[in-house]
Amino acid sequence: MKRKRLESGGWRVGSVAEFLGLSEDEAVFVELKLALSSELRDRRQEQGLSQVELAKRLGSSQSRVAKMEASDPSVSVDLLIRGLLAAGATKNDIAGAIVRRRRKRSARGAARGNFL
Amino acid sequence: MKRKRLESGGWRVGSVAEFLGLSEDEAVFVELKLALSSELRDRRQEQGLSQVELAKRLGSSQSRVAKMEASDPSVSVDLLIRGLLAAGATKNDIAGAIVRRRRKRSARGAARGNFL
DNA sequence: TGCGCGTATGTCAGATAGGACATATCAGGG
DNA sequence: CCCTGATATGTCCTATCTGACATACGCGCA
Repeated sequence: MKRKRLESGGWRVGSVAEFLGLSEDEAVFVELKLALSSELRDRRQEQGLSQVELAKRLGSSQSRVAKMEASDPSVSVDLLIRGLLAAGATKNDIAGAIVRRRRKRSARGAARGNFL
Repeated sequence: MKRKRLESGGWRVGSVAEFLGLSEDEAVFVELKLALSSELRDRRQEQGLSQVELAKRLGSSQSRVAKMEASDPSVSVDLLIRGLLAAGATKNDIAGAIVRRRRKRSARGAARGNFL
């Protein structure tokens, strides 16, 4: 497959985190934040909420919600979790988001009603 | 049971969070932190690590590790998660700790090797 | 009693996160 | 073309977090 070909060509293939030279733990930590971010976006959109509305529930601002969903470095896991709870997620939902293997967004997925 | 008797006596019975008058989301959030804290302590002890040793791995100090395990308000979820990763936990372990229903420490549990 | 080890607690200066605001981009109407 | 609503991006100032340090506590041991 593609990975093999690239590696035999002298490339190291891996996650963004690896590329940036992060330790294993740091890599997992970043993955985790990414998972929470995208779960937040999905949930918010499923609820038909705008960033402004979610921000209000959270007692925060639209720009911060945007940063949360973009996994901006200035956003903590704490805030992401509070955001998820404000978006109606339960502890189980959060745990699920952490564990769930993320895959590229498929046309099928989009058609299934995600993405608005 | 005891709960019934207390309630009929005019007491409202519930979690510490409820007692403090926190919102539902805030309550879930502190539960979550408590879950991570105690998972951290358990893991560290299972690994036979002292707080000092874990602190070194984390690039932190013994006092902060103590606060993490005590779920001190000055400790963020971010730090707890980094601590767990440093203590060898995986994403699955973390998700598990979040979901797991916590129960009082039983004599059986202690005898099974926890608590050193 | 004194000592060593592990843990708990309080404090504080420096680092980081977060709310607020301004501004930019983009998609639909009209 | 100009609105309007939704989202993105950058900056500022303050609030919170964090590592470090000092100190206290508890316990086993000699």
